[in-house]
Amino acid sequence: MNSCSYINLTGVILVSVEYDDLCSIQCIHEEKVAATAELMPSEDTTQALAHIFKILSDNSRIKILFALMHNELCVCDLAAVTGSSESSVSHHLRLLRADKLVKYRREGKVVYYSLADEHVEKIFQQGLEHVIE
Amino acid sequence: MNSCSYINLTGVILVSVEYDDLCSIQCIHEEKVAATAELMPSEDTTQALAHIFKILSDNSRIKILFALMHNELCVCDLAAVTGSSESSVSHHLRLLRADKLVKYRREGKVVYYSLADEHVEKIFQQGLEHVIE
DNA sequence: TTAATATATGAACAACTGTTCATACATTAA
DNA sequence: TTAATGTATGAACAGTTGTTCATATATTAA
Repeated sequence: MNSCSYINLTGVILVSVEYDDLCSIQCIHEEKVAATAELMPSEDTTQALAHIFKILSDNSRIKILFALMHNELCVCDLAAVTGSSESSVSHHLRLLRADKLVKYRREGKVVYYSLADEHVEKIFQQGLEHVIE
Repeated sequence: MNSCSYINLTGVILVSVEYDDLCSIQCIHEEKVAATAELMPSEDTTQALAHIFKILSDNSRIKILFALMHNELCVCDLAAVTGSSESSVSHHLRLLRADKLVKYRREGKVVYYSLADEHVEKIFQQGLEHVIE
């Protein structure tokens, strides 16, 4: 029994598999795999990236963010523009707030939302470039 | 009974709600909502964007794409680098292929995958800038 | 042909997600 | 205070998704 593991720059073990036959069964290109493993970002980084894309992966949230590119809008306005219920919009805004994609200010009973920064617009731009092909 | 709808540039009805009281109950800022609705992208566009971000919203697929930034790798290599099963990697690659995020070439029994273009790297760059804050 | 191996794929299942509904909270006006 | 209204949130439910396992396909070697 031999074991074969690849460790990246952060010390996180990316792969740890035991082979019966000197690490050489199967089609693995050992040198390329080892070199690639060294260049991989940490697990935390890939998870953070996956998380932010998950937040952006819903049609209702995409619409909310597009709407906020031009105007500061309240929950009621966002529901009207996006064609969702106010409850649904509010739930989505909670996620967007948690990831600091939007900011808000309260004025009496009304809460106005706006984009936190220009990151969303840049990410959308890149996403659209791929979609358009 | 009055009805109040907003139509955007593509002709898609974004909102179509009936009010009992001349469109003026609730907190909606009519002018801002109408102006915003005009500037909204089409439903097809928002759905396409949501779809591409959904593809990028999984940690295993993020790892696969990062691995392919440096080297052309086969399914077996990708399984080793990402710490997933070959079956799981193959399922993910199918999705990535369907959206033209990766391309591949067969050499005998081995199929080598690589990034289709530089879009993924640019999107990741923007995503990371938000994550880093 | 048969055997071996790399990859692909369908089914099944657990885990997750978005919406709705009901309800709670917050603010203002009466 | 009470009523009205804008927003937030918990529970529930249907729909979706990622993984595993079994199996199929494709290519090469014998």
